[in-house]
Amino acid sequence: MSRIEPGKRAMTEQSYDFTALETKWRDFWDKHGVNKTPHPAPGDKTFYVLDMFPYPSGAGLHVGHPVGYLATDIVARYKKMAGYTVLHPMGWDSFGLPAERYAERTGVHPAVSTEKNIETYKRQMRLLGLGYDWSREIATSKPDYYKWTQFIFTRLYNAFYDAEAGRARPIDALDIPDDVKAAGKLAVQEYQDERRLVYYETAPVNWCPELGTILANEEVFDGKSEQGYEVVRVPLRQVKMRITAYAERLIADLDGLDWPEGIKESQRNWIGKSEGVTLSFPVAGTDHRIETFTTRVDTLGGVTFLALAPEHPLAAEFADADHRAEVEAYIEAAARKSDLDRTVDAEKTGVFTGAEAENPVTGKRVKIFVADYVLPDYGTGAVMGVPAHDVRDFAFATKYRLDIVPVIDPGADHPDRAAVLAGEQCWTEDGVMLAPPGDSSLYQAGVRWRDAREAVADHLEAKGLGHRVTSYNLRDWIFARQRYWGEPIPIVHWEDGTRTTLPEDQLPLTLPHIDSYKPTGHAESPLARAEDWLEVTDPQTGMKGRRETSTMPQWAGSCWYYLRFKDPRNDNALVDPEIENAWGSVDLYVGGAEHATLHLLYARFWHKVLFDLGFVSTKEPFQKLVNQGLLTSHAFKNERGITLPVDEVEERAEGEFIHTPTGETVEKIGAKMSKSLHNVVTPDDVVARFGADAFRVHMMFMGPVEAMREWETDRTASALKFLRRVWRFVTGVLDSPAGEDAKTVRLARTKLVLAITEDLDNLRLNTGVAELMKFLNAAEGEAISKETLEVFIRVLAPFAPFMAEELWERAGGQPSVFYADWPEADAAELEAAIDTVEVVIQEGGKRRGAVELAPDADDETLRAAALALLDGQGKPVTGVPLERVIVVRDKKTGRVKLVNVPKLG
RNA sequence: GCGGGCGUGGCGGAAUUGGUAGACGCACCGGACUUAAAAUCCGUUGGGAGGCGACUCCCGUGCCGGUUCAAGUCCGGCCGCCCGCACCA
Repeated sequence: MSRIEPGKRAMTEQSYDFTALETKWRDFWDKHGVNKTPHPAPGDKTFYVLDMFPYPSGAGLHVGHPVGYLATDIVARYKKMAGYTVLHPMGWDSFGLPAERYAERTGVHPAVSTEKNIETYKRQMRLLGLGYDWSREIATSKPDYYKWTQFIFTRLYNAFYDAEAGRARPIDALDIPDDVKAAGKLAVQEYQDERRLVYYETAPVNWCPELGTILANEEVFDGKSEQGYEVVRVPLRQVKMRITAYAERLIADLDGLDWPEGIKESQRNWIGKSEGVTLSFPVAGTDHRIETFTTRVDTLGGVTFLALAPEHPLAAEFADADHRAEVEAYIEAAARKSDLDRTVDAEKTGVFTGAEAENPVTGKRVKIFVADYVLPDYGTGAVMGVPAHDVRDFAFATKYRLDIVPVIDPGADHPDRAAVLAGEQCWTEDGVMLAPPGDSSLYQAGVRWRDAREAVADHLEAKGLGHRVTSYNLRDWIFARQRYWGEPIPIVHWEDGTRTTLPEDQLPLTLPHIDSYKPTGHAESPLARAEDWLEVTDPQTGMKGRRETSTMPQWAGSCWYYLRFKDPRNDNALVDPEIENAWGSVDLYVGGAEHATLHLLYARFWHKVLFDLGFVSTKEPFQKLVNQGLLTSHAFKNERGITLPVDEVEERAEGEFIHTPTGETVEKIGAKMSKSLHNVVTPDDVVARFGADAFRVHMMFMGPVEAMREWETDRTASALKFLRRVWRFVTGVLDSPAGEDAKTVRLARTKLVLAITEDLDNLRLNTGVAELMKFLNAAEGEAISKETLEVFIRVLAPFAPFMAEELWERAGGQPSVFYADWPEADAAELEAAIDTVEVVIQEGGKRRGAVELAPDADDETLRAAALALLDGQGKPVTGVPLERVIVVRDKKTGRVKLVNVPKLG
């Protein structure tokens, strides 16, 4: 007999000590490899559920991160019990700027700080009971992983898009015209480079000389860096990926995906497909022609000027002596502007070049301008100005007093008609054509503009003056970064001007050690300092070469990581084709919506290339996508709208908050968790107070996974309260189980299993928790069989895995509970057990009462019962046509639900 | 400007293809147990009116209208909020 020491609380069989219990089962799972997933065997039902893997930051996880991780964990555990072979891995998107900045300041190698951060993340994930198969862990910054990132890069580099076949093919399959061959190997290289999926191009970037680095558009404000240093747009030679070749397929294949409509729409928008016509305007007095792109070729008659982007190759070409200096100054000034300064709100500006172009249809001469509202990389970088029917052209024409010539009539009864026809107002809506200027055979006055558009396009194509094209907003992907902590780009530039990728057997090309992570001060990454690494000599020919110093962008590793998880230790292939095929696409992918047009687009692009090159068996990587909602914390706001940290505010009275330093009354608001607001909550804190199971249950019960919500740690107490009830309930029944269930319990159990299974299949985890609570409400204090108890423990298990394991073991089950089968329930059995149901009687849709009847009562009985009830309430029921009395039965079960009588009297 | 989403009690949120609005929980209030507190348990709670009473009636899902035997759900028009993308010719 054990003796309880004075002052110590008795640790009875009945107490729920979550800390000890959760420690026990964490160790058990690790020791017995419970979460390990084998390669699928033939005939296995497979399920691949994936989280967007995190960048392991120094701060560790806060409570917002696991929203998605918990949802996928619950689904993975459920699917496993339901008989699927489940892949549910985790890894690290571990290349990135924060680790490099940290290294700049401290000299600590990014690999070292990253490794430490990963340990923290793993410890926290283990704490929460996330059942990842850690034997499949990968990190994008490790050579055995980025070897294959580099491998894929070289395959993309050595491929071209065969527009006729509609797919990528190896560059060797590209036919080289004889004249190109004859011109030598550099000519051949140039010919291939124009078609490769990876290519070099000189493109304008935001270059900050003071910081010695390129900045993203988002990092440039009013032409200055965040620190106030000047930023210029300079053309730099960049590695790019030809994602635009896949624009059409990236749009088309969205249709088959089970993704949130908003994300699909974002991608469609980003790719920005539009159908139009390119046509060329001859420049008067020269041999040049200016190509323009328009979606509204019907307005060709209204062209009163042409405008070229400052970056247009011909922008400075036509300026005559009087205008040259002004044009060059304008182009120079435009180059200094950031994209931000050239946005919508900015005033339209431009300069006249002194040259004129001729309208190919009307023969009319129009002035040629250079204007920075014209984007260099959309369409042809030149627009035909139609001020009467385009708001931007209208603003420009008004400013420079150019003609405004309407060609579309708003319609006889439109109030703005006179102003539009007088050229005083811009008209962009529907209308019919005015008589065509010049060639009157083009179209008739009065035809709809859409018809005129086709007629003019036909005419231009027939005359060879233009052709229909599809244009996209999507730009090719600038793939080079001047940073250290990324995958080295495995390209060597040889002294004879040729360029090759590293042979695949020499991969990985690992990062060299360098002495300083600081920027180089010119447009090269710190890798340029590693001279031993940089300079190479071909052992066969003795030719010298220099490695590419740029590294890949952070998105590279995440473009294919979901494939590597299938076969993470394979040294001979990025993934074994059979294993790749056995798992197929990711069945459920959960992560934040911020990746809509970044990671999710890039990964789809790489996947399609890999599909074309025969590495994967599916067209798309992620079949179903769910965006988890943002979890916010709170902060306070004073009357001037300033956000204040939580630890500077006290609650004086109920709902009354005082800012301690100033004494002012402040308002409680929802706010993102951030260091500066001191409102970051870590899962460690919550688990220590309430346990991991309570954290899981509470987080899932808060609301739908997709919804945004506000975190309040104290509220976790209600989940703990529920779990304590579960504990008392189950241990109580185990002490004295009934031989048979009470009838209500038997029904409640069947309902529970049916409902929770459906909820899990549809990722409705909040109502799933509610089902567990409902069952408990129904079953407490009733006679419960051991069998029913075991059913309950099993459906509890995905949500509260630690407690479920413990209870399962105490109930005599063989651990782990996750080896047990998911319980089944028979809906028909449930129906058969129901003797009577409450039938609601309505009059005109309003509830008037209810009667107890057999679930399969016939219409006649039901109608009579309804009328009898209403008659009893003194309603005039005589003469009600029976066919207008509606009987409603449950569509699934056939059980009668309600009877509606039309409004009486 | 364009696109996507959302408006339900004091709060988080439930409500199959239209069929009992407010499941489940939080908070509040009342009660039980306790010397007391904590914990636990029981009960009440959308608003209003009536009845001693188990109850009855009216109103109610952002606003206005429509379709229907029946509307939170469908249709049309507004209002408000959130999130993307934005000189894309």
